[in-house]
Amino acid sequence: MTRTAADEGSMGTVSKALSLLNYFSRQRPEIGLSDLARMSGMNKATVYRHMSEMAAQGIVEQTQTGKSYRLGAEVLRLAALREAAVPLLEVARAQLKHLSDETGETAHLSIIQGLKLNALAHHYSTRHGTRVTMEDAEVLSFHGTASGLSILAFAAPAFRDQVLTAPLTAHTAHTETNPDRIRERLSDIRATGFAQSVGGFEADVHSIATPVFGPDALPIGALAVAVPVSRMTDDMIALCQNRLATCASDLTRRIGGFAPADLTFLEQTT
Amino acid sequence: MTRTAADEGSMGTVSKALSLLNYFSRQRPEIGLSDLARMSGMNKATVYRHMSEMAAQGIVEQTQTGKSYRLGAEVLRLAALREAAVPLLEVARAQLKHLSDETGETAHLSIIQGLKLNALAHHYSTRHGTRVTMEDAEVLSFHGTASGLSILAFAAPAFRDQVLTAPLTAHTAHTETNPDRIRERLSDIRATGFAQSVGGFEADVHSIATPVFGPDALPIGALAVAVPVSRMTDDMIALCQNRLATCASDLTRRIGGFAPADLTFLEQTT
DNA sequence: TGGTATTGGTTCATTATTTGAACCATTGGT
DNA sequence: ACCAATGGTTCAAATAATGAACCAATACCA
Repeated sequence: MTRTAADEGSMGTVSKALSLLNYFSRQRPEIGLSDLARMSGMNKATVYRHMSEMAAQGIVEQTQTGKSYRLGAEVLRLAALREAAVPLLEVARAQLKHLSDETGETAHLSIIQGLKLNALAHHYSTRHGTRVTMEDAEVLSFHGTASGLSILAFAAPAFRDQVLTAPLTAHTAHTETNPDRIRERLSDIRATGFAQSVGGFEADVHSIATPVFGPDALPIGALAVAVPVSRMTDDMIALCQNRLATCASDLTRRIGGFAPADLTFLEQTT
Repeated sequence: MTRTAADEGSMGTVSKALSLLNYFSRQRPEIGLSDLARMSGMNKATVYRHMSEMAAQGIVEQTQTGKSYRLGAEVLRLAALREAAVPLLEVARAQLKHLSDETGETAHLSIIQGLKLNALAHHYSTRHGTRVTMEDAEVLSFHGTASGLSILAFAAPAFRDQVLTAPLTAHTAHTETNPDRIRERLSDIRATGFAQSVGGFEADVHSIATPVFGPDALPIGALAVAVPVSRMTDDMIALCQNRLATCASDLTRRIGGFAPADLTFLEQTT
């Protein structure tokens, strides 16, 4: 019995239709009807109707060849509206610029969406010829990235368990996939406020991250600096942590969030 | 018999749910359950279920007070993905910067979504102390703005008729609301490629616009320059048209679109 | 303080909708 | 010329959406 990614059981029609959007990715920005039906495990006719309805609302649209579907222009309007209501990205982009300017490295922001972690914005520094490159709207793993680990460390236990009991894929040879050992690392991260990942998601990348908190003092995402391992030093680590602390606390504050009471470094920033 | 804005008849469940998103606006970024039910004319229970399902998918979310709904973070991811597939905004923002730098005035981009026209991006110039200000994600009218008129001029007749047979609201004392006189203006616009609007949408604003075309040689939106009437001169009009022509044709080309064959000015740009 | 109106949320029988197997018409490959 | 895909459509059977009434909790107002 084949069970599909989006567990179709006991979802309403609307959820099922919207869940089709999850199959669009940076790697696969356009999907044909039959493919989409196969991927989702839904009936072709059902997928057709769902996509037609979403197309009528502008959420998706069809390629000029009339064949495959892709995300529609309406999502741009919705995103602009969301930004107007909760100016997360606007504020974040400024912080990312600071962060990359001051560290000379790539800074990026990822936020939690459901049980996924999405890279949403980044900023490069021009100081060095080489840099870590990022793609927005990329799906990150919680266990394999500094951002994800920093979030898990401060997330609600239920959420943490949900993520860590699922199968953990190894992105590189250095990815830690043992849930128990990950839990140990989370304690350290809770103590310092920072997570580090050396080659855990992409080889030769050393990332340092710290969470951004929402109104309920739970993480909504994370700010991170990604440095080529060859360029990482102890001084650099200290610098990154210092700048991350100020930027993240600032971002948390400006989106109306609060850091948890037991996280101390946020106040002692100059 | 009260008929609601989104004509609920003969829409599928998915469309009805998604149509709820249309009630969110810059003026009203958060809406409570009862209000939303009233606005849409749907049953409260129905609205509740729709919103719950969309919330489960991250499309909307509830305010921390647990009361009203607003657009969710998922739309940001979708928008980033759309941008990756069709980098309209990325390309457009560069053009807007050129346009505002070269004219010293406010430049903006709007695109068609269904039967609405949405302002999606803008760029200010710092040359003058006063400038026309814009808000992204604002709904514009077709008949009252230069952008809208330029689009109507080159749109498919069916679309044009659909827009012009609907009631046309007057935004200012100078808004032309007579369909026949509007049609006359459209001929001129077709001849030159540019639309102008003096105080038609906002008083004291003189806008010049030209369409941006999609792959089917039909307009998908418009580029415009908005100038305070006090600063508008004949030379300025010439400059705006000149720069608009190059920027719009460039933008059209870079998003894989084509200008209609009978629009000549696009080729003669230097 | 007490009473009223409104809020978000829930229930359950009725009803209208979605659903899926089979079916076209076209396209693309070999 | 064939075969295997594709996007799209149909119609009876099955499932899901619907809406009036109903809560509990909060806001309001005198």
